[in-house]
Amino acid sequence: MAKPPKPKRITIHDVAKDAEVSFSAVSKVLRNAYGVSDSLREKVTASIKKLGYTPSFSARGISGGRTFVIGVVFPDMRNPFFADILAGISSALERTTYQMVQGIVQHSTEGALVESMLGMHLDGLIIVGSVSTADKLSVLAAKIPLVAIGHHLADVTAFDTVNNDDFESGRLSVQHLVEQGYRKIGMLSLDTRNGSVIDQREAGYIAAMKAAGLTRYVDVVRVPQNLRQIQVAAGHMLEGNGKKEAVFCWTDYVALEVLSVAARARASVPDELGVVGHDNTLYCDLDQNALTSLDQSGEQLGQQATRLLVERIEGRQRAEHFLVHPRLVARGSTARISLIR
Amino acid sequence: MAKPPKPKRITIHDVAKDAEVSFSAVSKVLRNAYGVSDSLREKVTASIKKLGYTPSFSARGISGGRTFVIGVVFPDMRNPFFADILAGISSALERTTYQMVQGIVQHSTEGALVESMLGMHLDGLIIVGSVSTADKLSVLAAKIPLVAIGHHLADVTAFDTVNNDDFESGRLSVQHLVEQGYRKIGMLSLDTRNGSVIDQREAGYIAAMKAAGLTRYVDVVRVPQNLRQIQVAAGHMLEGNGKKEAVFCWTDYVALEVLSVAARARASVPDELGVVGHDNTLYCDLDQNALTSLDQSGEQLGQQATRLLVERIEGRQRAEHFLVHPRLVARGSTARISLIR
DNA sequence: CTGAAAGCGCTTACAG
DNA sequence: CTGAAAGCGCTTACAG
Repeated sequence: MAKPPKPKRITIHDVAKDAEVSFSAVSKVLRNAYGVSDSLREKVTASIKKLGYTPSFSARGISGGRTFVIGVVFPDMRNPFFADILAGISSALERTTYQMVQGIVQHSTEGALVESMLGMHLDGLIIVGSVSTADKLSVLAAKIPLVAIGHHLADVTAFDTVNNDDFESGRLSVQHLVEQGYRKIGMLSLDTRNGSVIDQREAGYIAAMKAAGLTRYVDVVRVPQNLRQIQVAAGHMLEGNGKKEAVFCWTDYVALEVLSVAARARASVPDELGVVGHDNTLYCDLDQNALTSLDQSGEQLGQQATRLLVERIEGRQRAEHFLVHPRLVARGSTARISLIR
Repeated sequence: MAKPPKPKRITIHDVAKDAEVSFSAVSKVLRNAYGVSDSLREKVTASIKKLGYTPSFSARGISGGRTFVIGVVFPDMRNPFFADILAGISSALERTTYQMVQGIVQHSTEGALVESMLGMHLDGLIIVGSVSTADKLSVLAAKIPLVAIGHHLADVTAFDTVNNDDFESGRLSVQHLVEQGYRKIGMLSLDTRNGSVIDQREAGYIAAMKAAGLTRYVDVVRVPQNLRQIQVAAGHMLEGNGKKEAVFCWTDYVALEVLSVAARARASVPDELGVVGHDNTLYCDLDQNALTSLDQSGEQLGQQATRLLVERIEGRQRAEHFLVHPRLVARGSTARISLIR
């Protein structure tokens, strides 16, 4: 157990000595501050590379400068759709000097997670699918540059948002189902309101039903994220006087459960029941599912959010709100008329 | 755009003033250092609560003390099994003063991610499904307390490991399939070796095949994590002279692809083909899959890893290696004989 | 354009 | 058991 000889960290001073300049000159090069001659910059850059220097995150944090690390907060890890968002953020970050750490909401509340990330002096935060109110997020945004993904708040001025056009998602779903000959179309929605993503989908669904002259069939069933309750609700859609011809589900996993309940009940999909999911996750493509779903391009959401966040960190004050257009990917679960396979 | 009046941070000095003690006394209470009287501790604790003080992560990092933050590195975000591990870590952490940040390997290499986390002065690292060699991990372990999940290295002394008994996984799969009357049992494995998790599963499969007198049917097909290639390999198992009666897949997602290919080929599961997955992810339970799978209790893996890491941070030097026992969860995909539904 | 000084909020020895 | 001093590696004004 001989103690290692303590691998002395390479600091800004070492670089300065090697480059034969003052250590504050090095700091300036690092921060891309102005007032640095090209020759100075070259010398310093060469020494940094030569010595393999990396700035200390902690030192930067404590002295009030940027840490060049941003945080990304996810509501959970189970929806593979979030991996797409992460991929988008990650690829957008590659072109910058920023790095990222992730936080995933588990037992603890979103607030506690965010609080602990605030303590780390990150330069900015991307929050995905937040359940906080706009007011709470605005308070947060006063402390740290913030971009929310999946939180429709066009009138918010304290932070940026990036969203799928969820109204359009609802509309496209109904339109497609109607084209396929379904009429009694229900929606399996979520009972927790979070920044109106779900509201928008519901609104789009309702508007499209009305436009199609199907107002009398409008039925939004709101269920919590609980397996048992999803199954019960799905069961109700298969029989009794609430029986549907098709169901639009707020997320793929719920749609897969509907398929499961239908399989158990020996109800044939798509003939007896059409099913549409949301997010176009990788399970949709499996033949046993062949689930029609809405693709909201997580990658694009992530990329745009990153772009906006970096702009904000670097000074932009005015809020921007970016909207991504969803695309319906038709598969067997709604192929009642056409020959889609 | 009036600048906010800069919300001065509450520091250890403020606490000291409020509690009427020296500021180093506060530091000691914070670090649970010895040489603190009960009355001192009480006064300080009261002031901390009263002022809502939280220690600065950066200041702790820079002054060489603990930051009380650990890092968790995941190879990707798509396998829902990782969420179970995270839940285990998270729940174990609740009983401690440590927090965590996550890093998920995306475009960047595992090495780059770990490097950037090292720069953050974290107190320890849990690395899940690492693709690094034992040597590289040992080098890393010299810099930071380390626990590896999913990296079988019983003779490693520089860090701890927590693993599922993957040999047993392979054995249980074969044993179950044989009981169900399958004989020509193939294995769909992964072509990238990472710390022998897959090796162990293969070894268990082979050993059990031999023990069952099925040596002549042993067939391990190694495929990369690429959809197209998985499908092709699955196709080969359904027809031709390599035709199998059952397939043991190294992970659920591959097994779901096998079910998909079988569905497309109108091969009936479980009669014509038995399928076993691994990880018992939430999709196994869906009726359209009804996938028999091995449960390696991600939650337990996460909890044990956390326990070991905290022990290590707090001084343990001797390596420990913890093994979790897998459990086969039988479902319809292998229900050829029995009445399992 | 370049450099020396002060300070960020802690921890770690070291004195009392 | 308690306290004053030095220092961690940077950034931010401020002088030259």
